[in-house]
Amino acid sequence: MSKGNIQLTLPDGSVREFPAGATPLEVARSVGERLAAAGVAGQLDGEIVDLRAPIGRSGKFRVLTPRDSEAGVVIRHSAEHVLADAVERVFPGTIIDAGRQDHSEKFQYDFRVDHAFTPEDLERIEQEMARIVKEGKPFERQVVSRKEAAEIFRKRKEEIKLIRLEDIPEGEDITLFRHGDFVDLCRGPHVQRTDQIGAFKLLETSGAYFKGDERNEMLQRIYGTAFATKEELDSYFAKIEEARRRDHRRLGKELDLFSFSPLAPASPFFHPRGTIVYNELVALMRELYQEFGYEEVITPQLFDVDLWKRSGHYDHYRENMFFSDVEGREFSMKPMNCPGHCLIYSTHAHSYRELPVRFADFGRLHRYERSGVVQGLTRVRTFSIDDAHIFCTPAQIGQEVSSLFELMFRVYGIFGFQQPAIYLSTRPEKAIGEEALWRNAEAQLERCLKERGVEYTLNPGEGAFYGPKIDFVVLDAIGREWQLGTIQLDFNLPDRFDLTYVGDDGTEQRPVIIHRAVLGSVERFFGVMLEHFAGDLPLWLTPEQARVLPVSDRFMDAGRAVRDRLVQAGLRAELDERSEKLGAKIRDGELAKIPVLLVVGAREAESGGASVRVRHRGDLGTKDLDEVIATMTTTVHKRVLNPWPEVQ
RNA sequence: GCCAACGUAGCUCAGCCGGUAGAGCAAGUGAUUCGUAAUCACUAGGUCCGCGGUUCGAUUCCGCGCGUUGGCUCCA
Repeated sequence: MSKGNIQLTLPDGSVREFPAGATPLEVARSVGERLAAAGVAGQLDGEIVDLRAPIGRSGKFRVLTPRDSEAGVVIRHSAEHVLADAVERVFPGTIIDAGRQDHSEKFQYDFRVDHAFTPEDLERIEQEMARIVKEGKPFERQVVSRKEAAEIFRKRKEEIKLIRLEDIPEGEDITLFRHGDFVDLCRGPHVQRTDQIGAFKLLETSGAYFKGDERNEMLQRIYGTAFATKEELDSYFAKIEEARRRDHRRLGKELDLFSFSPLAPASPFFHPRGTIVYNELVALMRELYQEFGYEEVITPQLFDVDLWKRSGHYDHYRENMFFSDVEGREFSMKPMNCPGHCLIYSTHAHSYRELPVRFADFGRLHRYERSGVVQGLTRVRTFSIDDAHIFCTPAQIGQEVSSLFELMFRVYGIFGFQQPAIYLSTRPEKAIGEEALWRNAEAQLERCLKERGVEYTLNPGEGAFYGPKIDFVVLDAIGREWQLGTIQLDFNLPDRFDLTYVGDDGTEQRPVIIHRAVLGSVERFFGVMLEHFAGDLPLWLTPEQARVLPVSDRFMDAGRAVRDRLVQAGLRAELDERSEKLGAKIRDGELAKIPVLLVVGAREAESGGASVRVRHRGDLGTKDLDEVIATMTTTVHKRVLNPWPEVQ
């Protein structure tokens, strides 16, 4: 390789040499004019680069065209600029801030305008964008000095850009991208021409704090999405529609599981059916607690604030707590169970021989959440957690965390969640306890993760105020992420409550507390699980496991006998006593997502069986009642996902 | 908390430019006695979220409050 040249390995495996500073566009041209014309960006060792940005080093290189899925990022990023351009044209005098593309398939741009964007405005802006796209204006990349950039934005009266310019660290290249008369401070990469933005749509407007800080002014944000093709755009909306179909708030109402009242904002009411589901979730955890050595406790709802002062919640969590004054004494609803468990622990002396002590608690918690943040079951003001606190010796942390991993994977497997992603969160700014304690706790968790050989991602500064944590994030049936389980190490609370145990040398030692939850909030899990299953709950969890449908009133007694036998076998079965035709009963049973419908008519009344119709499977024919009961009870007890497995 | 939209029968929704409301489903009653996703008829059901204001008159326009939704910020 001659001096000053770079070597690029192309997708076909060939290696070509180019002068350093050659642009991806030039590389593309050397492959073929058609590739060069179709290209939207380059990719060097996985990193997406602008077609006009000089390549500074050797590596694996390819040209991205609209057919590559990675092209979407570039297209959306370019659509941002077109959006800003269109807004400036439709609303002259608008001060633009900056665009961004979040990790989803949306892009956004923030504006300072004196009037609020309406849906009609969005339509006008969209039309203007369509015009700009159609014009096929080339994007131009330009590297400028700080002074030049400042000059340009000053002239354009883009005051926010000047602030953004100052935020660019000294020594970094300042690049501008232009298309037509529009110019923006931007790193890129961008498509070559605006008409490479194949399909786009503006979605919604919202307020957004400047630089994401609520002390700053609020700008107006417009969200949109863009893809290379109309088909991709359509499938984006299909995905949104699917999520809407699964929305737990809609399902909760349709299946009569829970509701909300304005008289108790953000506080769910679980109806009889929802309560069955809720209790099954709790029962699952109770069953596993037996196996994993937990002891359940029940603790008070309301505590003197002295408790919270002692635990540190009063100083660090007060803005999330509900208070009440009684007899001139200040009380607070508990937002967490841990201090109560510390009080139980300290009711008697402990020996190292009895540790670990594991207190489980499904106690109801109340946390004040700002009115704008609450949402369905996933963000509420009262909930319970499958909460437990493990009091152990420092030496036991490893084995406890290890056993927790086993518990977590067991539970998530029961629901068919994918292998969870794991995050390690470290000391936040607002934390209690000495730096050294924190470092020790973080190191211990890290060691546990390494010893297990699990992959994890570091989340610096995201820990709880009392200790670092490991979070478990699962993917649901349509690929969305949900944070469920958590393991939090706490060296602070034992200190604050002066908890001790007697070590094998007879001296007083300080235990460690591990806060942990598997489902997390039962309410949130309920919502997540409901969406994951799209309302089709597994047999063990569903409120009505079977519904008996007499073909006509004449077979009501036969139907009742079938229902009674199922109920005696411990199944949740009901009888459709309405004087409806079979078709209507089946339709209503299906709409209620009942897994097993049992039809009873002349034939069945004769033989004593029932005709079995399984959801998503259809009519399985007449079966003996003993077989129906055996299949169903086994499926329930084993918590099998499939409501009617052929082979048990 | 902040920005915006929305709030009409149990549910889903219609209701133009201000003249006190309508559909489908659900519910009730009656008829029908039916074999794998909707039988027919009739009946009842409304502080049009609440409170103020403008107006001869407000579900409709304006203000405030409450709630919900989508974002921002925050979070189990």
